[in-house]
Amino acid sequence: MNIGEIARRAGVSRSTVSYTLSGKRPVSDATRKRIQDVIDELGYRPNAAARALKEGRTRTIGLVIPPASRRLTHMQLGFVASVVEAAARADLDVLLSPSGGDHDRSFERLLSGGRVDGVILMEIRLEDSRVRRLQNAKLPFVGIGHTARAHEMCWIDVDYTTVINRCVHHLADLGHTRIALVNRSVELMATGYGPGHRARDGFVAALAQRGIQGVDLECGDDAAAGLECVTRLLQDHPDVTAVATINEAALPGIQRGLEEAGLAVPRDFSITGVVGRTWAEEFRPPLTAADVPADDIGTQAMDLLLERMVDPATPLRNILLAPPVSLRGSTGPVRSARPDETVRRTPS
Amino acid sequence: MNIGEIARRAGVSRSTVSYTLSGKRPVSDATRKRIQDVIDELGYRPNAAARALKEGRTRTIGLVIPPASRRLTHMQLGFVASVVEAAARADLDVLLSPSGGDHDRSFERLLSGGRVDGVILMEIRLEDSRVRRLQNAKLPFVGIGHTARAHEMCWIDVDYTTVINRCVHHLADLGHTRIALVNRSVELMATGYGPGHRARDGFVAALAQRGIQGVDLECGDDAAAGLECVTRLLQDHPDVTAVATINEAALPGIQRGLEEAGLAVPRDFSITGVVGRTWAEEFRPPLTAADVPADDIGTQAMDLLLERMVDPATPLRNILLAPPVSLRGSTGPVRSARPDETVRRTPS
DNA sequence: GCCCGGTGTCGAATCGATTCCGCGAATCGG
DNA sequence: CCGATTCGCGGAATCGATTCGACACCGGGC
Repeated sequence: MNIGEIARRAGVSRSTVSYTLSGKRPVSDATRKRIQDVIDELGYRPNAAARALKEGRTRTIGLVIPPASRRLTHMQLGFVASVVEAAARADLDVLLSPSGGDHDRSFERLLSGGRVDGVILMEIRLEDSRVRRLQNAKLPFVGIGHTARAHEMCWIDVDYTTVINRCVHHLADLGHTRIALVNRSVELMATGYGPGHRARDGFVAALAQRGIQGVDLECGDDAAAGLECVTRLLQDHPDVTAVATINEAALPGIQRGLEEAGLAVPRDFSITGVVGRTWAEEFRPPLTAADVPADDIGTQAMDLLLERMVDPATPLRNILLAPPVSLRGSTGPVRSARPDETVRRTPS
Repeated sequence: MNIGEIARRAGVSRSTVSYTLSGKRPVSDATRKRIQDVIDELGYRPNAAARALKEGRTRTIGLVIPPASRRLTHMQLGFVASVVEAAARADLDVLLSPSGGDHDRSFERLLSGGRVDGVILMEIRLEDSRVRRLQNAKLPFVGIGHTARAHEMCWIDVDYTTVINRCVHHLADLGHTRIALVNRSVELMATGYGPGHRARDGFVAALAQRGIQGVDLECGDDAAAGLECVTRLLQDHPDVTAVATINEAALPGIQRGLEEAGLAVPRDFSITGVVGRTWAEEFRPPLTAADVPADDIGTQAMDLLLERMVDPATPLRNILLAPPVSLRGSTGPVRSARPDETVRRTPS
């Protein structure tokens, strides 16, 4: 069933059918109605490929997500969900591409052959060759995250430096003088994962500003790793009384590790960090944290992309969000001595 | 840059370029090399829309996921990830469509206009009009989940009836005689969500088989709801000593609720159910549960779909998985009396 | 009565790739 | 040495929709 079939049944030419659909030329009411009736009756929809071929655009965007092997964090899931929703509102389809490296087949397919009109890129590294590939392909794209050269692309990102800095200051205000940063996984850090490195920068800066000491830890993105990480921390650095983290996935493990060590939050130990908004509330006790508005970010990324798709010459905008630390129940004043501190110190 | 450009630069006709690419006709080594060099130099890729138009297929599949508003469970996330990965292996793109109801714009766009060659449908209800729509559209499709009429479509699903049945038997074997089922949300149940209803059937059947009593609860899909649900349960039914659940997302809340009530797992209370494989291990104590191999399911769904895409006349296969209950640490023998049982009974 | 502008419709070119048909040249057997 | 076969390649039609130029028709103004 194609436009010719509709035209034949309505007794008009194909162009007239096309014009009734697009409204780009006037069509008399009588003809329009006749055509519309046939269309409704047969449930005709113009073929997407033919339209894309002629118009030179596909009404589809690409969403590049972390590879399937790596489990998405809640925050990333929030990005995906809101991007998809925002795209649907703009009547755009979303093509998914799980891509880690650069010479990824899936990523190449996305760029080549004009499959998409624009791309949203997630999990960007400080040096990310995909950015160059997208620039060369002359495809409008927007990053959720950004590379080391901020102005080379259009993006929206969380200001991890500032936010972790604030977390540390908050902890320091409460009297904590030994603070750990639970960062993302070794692998992610090794590939130059932006948020991880920026969080570390903010952490180091805040420590210096307050003249206190800290421990900088890398931790896998799951509960088991969090448990192992915090257990090691308590053993190696028994004087640490608080952690800040950007590793959502490790949080349940961190909590469990503290529990197993007999430490109550926030009485004996404080936790804070940066997590997706809904997550902070689910925590017990509710997490004092910088709440990342994942839904907003996805929606805004889509808005930025739409802007560039309409006019690729739009100046490259950058949006940096530094959500304030929302005070909840997971941080408290430091205790001068932990209940069983002497016991713990013995083995070390 | 199109195939004509390549042909001109290589000094051959467009058809010869096409044949070198597809290999459907012999091309002399000299010509092939000349053409290949030009292609490599310019980085040419055939236009997807033009190819789709001519070939009549798009090399793209649609993946219908729950609407963005509803957060995906870990299991569903596993499905999505593995489907995307499997599709990438088969050199297929994945178009995402968040669709709850039937007259969803996003879903309609997927079906109409030949945008996809096949569809994988998630979160299927017992009566699901999307199935009819797909059948009418003559699109190959596979469900992860199935409707009330098992043979009307091709699907792969977890046998929730059997699995929850086994869970209850396992608990009964341990001496539990008052067991609760923590099901999915009221809304989901109201719309006829398959797994929820089938789990309930298995639960009711097992209770009858063992001559014991149970409580059937609906619970929202998040930790807060789980907490609220288990708190209510302990209050209203203080004699319940174990729960079985299909509600992954509520598990952290359930656990927290038990903790707050001073009940240790598995000493005072047993938990079991059906969850994604990786989840069971992350639990503390590790969850005795029927482990759903989410990755396998996604991959197998993709295999089923590929089968139907190659030959739509393939008989409709159904795959029902009933993973055995893996014994871990969250279930144990019932205690004749809970430590503080008399205390708890007083207020009721 | 003729011309002119506007309205509504149609025919045909176009987008980029695939593929059938057929032509010329090289190859082989008799 | 000639005719038949094979091989390599080019020409042209095709997929389904959009859109430009053109044309017929109609009413109004001169």
